[in-house]
Amino acid sequence: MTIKEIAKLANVSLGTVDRVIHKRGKVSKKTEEKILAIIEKVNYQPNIYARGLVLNKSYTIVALVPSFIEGEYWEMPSKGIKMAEKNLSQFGVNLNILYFDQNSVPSFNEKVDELLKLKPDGVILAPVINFEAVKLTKKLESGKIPFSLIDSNIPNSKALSFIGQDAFQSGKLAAKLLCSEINSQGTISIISIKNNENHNKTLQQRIEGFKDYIYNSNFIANITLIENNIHLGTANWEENLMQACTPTNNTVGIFVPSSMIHHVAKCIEANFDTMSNIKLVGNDLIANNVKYLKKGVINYLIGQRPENQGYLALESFYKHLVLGKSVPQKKYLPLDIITQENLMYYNDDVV
Amino acid sequence: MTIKEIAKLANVSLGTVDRVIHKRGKVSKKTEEKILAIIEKVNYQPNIYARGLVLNKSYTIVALVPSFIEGEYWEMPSKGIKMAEKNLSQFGVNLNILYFDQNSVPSFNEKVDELLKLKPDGVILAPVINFEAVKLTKKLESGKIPFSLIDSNIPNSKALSFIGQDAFQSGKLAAKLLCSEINSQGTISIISIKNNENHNKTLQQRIEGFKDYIYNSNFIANITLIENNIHLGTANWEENLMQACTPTNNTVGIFVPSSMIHHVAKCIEANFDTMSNIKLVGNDLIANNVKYLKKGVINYLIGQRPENQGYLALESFYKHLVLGKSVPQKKYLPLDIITQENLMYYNDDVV
DNA sequence: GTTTAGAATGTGTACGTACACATTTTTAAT
DNA sequence: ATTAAAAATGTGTACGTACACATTCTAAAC
Repeated sequence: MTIKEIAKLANVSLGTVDRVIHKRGKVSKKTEEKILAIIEKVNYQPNIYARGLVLNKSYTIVALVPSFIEGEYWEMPSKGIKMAEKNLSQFGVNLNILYFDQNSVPSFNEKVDELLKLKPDGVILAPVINFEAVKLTKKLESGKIPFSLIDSNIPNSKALSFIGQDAFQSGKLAAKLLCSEINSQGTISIISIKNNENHNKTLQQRIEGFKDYIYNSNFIANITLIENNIHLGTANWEENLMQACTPTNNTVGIFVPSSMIHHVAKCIEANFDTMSNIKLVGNDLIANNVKYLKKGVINYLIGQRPENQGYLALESFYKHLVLGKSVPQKKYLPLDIITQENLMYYNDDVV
Repeated sequence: MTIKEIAKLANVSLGTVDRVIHKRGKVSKKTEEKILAIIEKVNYQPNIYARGLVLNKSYTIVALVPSFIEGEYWEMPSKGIKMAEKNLSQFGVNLNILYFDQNSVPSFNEKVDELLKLKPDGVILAPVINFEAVKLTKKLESGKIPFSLIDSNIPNSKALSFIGQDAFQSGKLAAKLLCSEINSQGTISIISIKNNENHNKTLQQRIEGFKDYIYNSNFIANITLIENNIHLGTANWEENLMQACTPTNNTVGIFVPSSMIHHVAKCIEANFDTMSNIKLVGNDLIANNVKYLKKGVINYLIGQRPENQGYLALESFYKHLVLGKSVPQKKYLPLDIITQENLMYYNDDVV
């Protein structure tokens, strides 16, 4: 059923039907009612191909995410965003990715300027440098540019959507898995390894969740918790890490709330004769972590589908701008538990 | 980038480019190569709106899957297929779902007749009744009707795609989780619970994977394996099940390779004072299983994303028929490990 | 050097919609 | 009744592709 046929049925021209459909006015009440009745009756559905062809709008989406070197965590959200672009570019969604240095506020602001110059129809933002990110969201809001957040949220922001994970729950899950492996007794070391100076809410929440699980367990009396902080790149960080890994008393498990557990695994592997019974639980399926998971040095990794996060972020703009559909304001992706046994089917899992 | 622009770049007409793109021949080798090079270079993507408009085809896809009552496993693939239709109907993908009774070959064949009468452009098939399913695939092949398989595969069939899980690996994973929970010692009971008489390859493969893991472990000496079969609906099946659950010797763990572990959980719960330390690992996030996972009676469930399977099956036809893209011949979905701690984020996870 | 078949290439139209622009009809003021 | 303004309605073109049909070129046969 086409506009043409409706026009014929109503004894009017295409243009009149068109005006009614788009509520452009300039139609007498009588004809409007007649046409609406026919549209209703024949259940007219516009042909989305024809509509898409003639509208042929294209949208510029700019993604602002941390730069990375191969194999680092932030490669994965980028990968997902790019994959989404591959599928959605045919619908007029055009992507620009801008990378900033997590450790440099000037770098971030430089990219913000670039971003604004591009006059985007939508922005995907990883608010890693929280304070500056908030400033950007204010600017976007006042410029009526919609934005989606990935990885971590900015509460009370007017984001089109937030796509990430429940970090607190992720920590609880890590604790559960580690406790199961160590038979719920002994000393557990939480080692926070970071490569930048930003306040990292995600790490903090994972640690809180981890502690929460243990403090509310019925075997809390059998567990001792130790916490360590390592800053990659600082003087002696490797020695400090080695120290943190070395079994004190009765260390049986280590939890690293960032994607950096491979550094711990490397330590353990180097001293495998004395440390082989220490269980490791960490986050994120980056290549280095996967390597040690396969070797059995790391026991569990928790995945948060970062590629999927990126994919969904761009897709949210497609749904919003192209299809005119509503998108969920908040989306927590599943916390995947990865072991040697199910690792192989999590690798090409973007969509 | 349009055909017109490519034609201009190559100094030829639209028609010539068109012939190259559609491999209609009647183009000299030299120009063909030139055009292909340009297409490659500019990464030409056809405008799907224009294409859709001119082709204006609609496709009938028929899905043939087992019937179910609410909360049963087969509800989930159906849900996924329907969700995909919602998204894809606007592109001309029309869906017909036919439900057959898993326990009735005549019911299946009746639906096959119905299916063929619909003259589908594609078929989604759950080959639960293996022998009959194979016959159908032969018919479809000779009628040049493409088909996709979900849930379990028919090796050597000419399916457009198979979407399912690696059942053997799923069994291995189950064994790993159960052994971790029971500290790698004691008696494990494998209880096969079925509601039909079909030879179920998936169950068999899961059991084989389960055994494989244990037989190749270094703690095999500490484990005893017992196997039981329960047919729902037969006389005394409940008594038999109770018997199978009752701890003999030193039963510390139970594995159910089907989605029916909630029946076991019900038994355990009813005798929780004496059986609370028996660990349970099963498959599939159906409502009844989830209930006992939340209560802590079931320790781990392994998910295989059945909604996703259904979604991808219909999407594979969209990609094949509408977009003309190639689709992966085989797709194993991840084996999700579900516990109390990460359950909440696996529920709305269709796409 | 013509002729001619066949290969190679070019041209024109349709698909259904959106929107600018052109034309006709109605209404109100004189 | 005439005219101008406003309201209502009609017309034409573009979007990018697929495919039928028309035209031009090439090489072989005489």
